[in-house]
Amino acid sequence: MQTGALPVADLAGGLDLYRTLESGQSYLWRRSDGEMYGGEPAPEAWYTTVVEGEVIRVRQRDGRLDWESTTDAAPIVRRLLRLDDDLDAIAEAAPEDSLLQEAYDAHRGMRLVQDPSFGTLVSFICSAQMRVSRIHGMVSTLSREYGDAIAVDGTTYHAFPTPDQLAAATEAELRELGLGYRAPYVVRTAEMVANGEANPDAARDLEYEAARAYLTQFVGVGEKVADCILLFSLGFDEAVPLDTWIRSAIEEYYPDCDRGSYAATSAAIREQFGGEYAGYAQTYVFHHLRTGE
DNA sequence: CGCCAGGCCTTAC
DNA sequence: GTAAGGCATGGC
Repeated sequence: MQTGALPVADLAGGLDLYRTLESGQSYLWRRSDGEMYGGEPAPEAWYTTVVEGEVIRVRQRDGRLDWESTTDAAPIVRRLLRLDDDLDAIAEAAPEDSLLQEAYDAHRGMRLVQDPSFGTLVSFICSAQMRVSRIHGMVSTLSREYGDAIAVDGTTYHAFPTPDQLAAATEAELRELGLGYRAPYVVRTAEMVANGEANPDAARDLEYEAARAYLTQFVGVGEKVADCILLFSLGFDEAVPLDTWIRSAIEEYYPDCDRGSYAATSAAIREQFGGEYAGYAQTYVFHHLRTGE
């Protein structure tokens, strides 16, 4: 393992690794003690992921982000955790809005993630009508059952499966693993990517709403899941996924933004949340309301 | 026991 | 284009 440390104490807006990785944006990291979301914030815990065959572990301690990896992980960590985002500037540019300011103040240091697209695509197909801890459990199970096993220093890690690996699974197997009615969606979407029929990365080159429409061709991907993929993987910071928590926020705080259809309501709340970084605001409000913190 | 969880699909108008 | 109904599973 190579090791290193990134200084994060002086990053603009800081870093809160716990909130960044346990706020329901990414399901591709695992905490070393196996517990996530429910329990205590476990300061100084290690989180591990596998990206392009390389094991990457990170831990926040003493104003640094320590990393261990099978490769030089510094640039990868910087990209995955968006360490170059100026959180102070983003929070300051947000509208003068008591809910937004409250959410930003309560979770200072939480960053958006930029995860690999296929794992994000499948994670959020699994997310339909499911609690965040169970989504994470499903993604862990898929990695364990179908992903490459990588042994490093006596510990075995599992990559998220490739499209080919997941396309080789059957609906019955995935139902057996507890995916429920999402099982055929995952298999069919994996087949679409594996055979070249469509690729989530192709959405990067499109304008926002065209990109969202492109992603909805995948089985199990509606407008909400498409927005999550755009926001947490493909760099569309303006995407505002309309999940149950944001819908309740609209009902309570922004009733004028309810325009009936998903597209119209999403556009209205996107404007309400400041446009360019509306997705950042959405993620803070989601976490603020969901955790009650 | 019933209700709910980062919704989507199919069908009917 | 919009509105209903069905759908797996586990935690509370």
